[in-house]
Amino acid sequence: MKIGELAALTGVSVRSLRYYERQGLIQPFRQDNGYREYSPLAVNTVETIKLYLNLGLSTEEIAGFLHCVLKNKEAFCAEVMPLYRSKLEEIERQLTELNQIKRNLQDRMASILQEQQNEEE
Amino acid sequence: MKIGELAALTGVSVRSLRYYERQGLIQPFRQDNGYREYSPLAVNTVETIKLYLNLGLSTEEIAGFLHCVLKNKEAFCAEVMPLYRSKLEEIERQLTELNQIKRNLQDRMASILQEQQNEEE
DNA sequence: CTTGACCCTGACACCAGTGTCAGGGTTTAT
DNA sequence: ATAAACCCTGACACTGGTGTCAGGGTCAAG
Repeated sequence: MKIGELAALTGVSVRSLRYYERQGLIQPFRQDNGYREYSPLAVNTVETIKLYLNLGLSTEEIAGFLHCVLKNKEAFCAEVMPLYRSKLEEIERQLTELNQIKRNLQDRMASILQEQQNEEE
Repeated sequence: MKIGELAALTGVSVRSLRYYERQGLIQPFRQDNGYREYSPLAVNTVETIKLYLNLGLSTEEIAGFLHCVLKNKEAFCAEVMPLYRSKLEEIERQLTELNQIKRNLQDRMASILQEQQNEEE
């Protein structure tokens, strides 16, 4: 199938499909006229890419193990667990940071409301 | 004082001080030779900017109320509360998203470990 | 044969604050 | 007077996936 069809089937823009190719995530054949020709399996590949992108992995990280998980179960791919672990740590860090900011914001808002009430009295 | 001194006193790079100026956050005088001349109060201004940047506000947002909070208590500046509210909502959204990713990651990791244990048996 | 719908590549824009370099002036201390 | 340490402006890079435009081929239906 051509790139437009794949885009329609997966909900991924043509632009992004070409980007994934440049990042080494998917390698369509080329027709004589230069058009990309995708196998029907490409739908699955793209869905898999979407899944990992939604997990917060970068295309570069995904490129490191995609060929493996497309052929085997995830548990079989040694590259995956360390990546998940470090990504989880990163998320934890971000959560900690966001929670600090949140608490800080809430404290400041509470102070302001407090002062405004004092003002009204 | 000159820009290098202010940078040393506040821990903010010279580059960033010039950026803050361009964003309208601070307006030093200029000496005849073109050098920026900062009042001693600029230290306080920069510390205040740092505080709001750490709350996740952008320089553009800070520019909207900085002149007010430098003269008055925060509670007096009407611009602040709405900004805090929307920033808090944004943080909540990010927290929700990160927590979803975190849960998703943990589930996948658990599945992998499970399968690997089954394998060993 | 023409029109419209596709396809191709390459390139700029975005977010936002910071680093860094180029190219050039000023000041200060030796 | 010379060198070191500052200062100035302007500009590019970075992050990373996506939108979008320019400029140009291809193909299918009328």
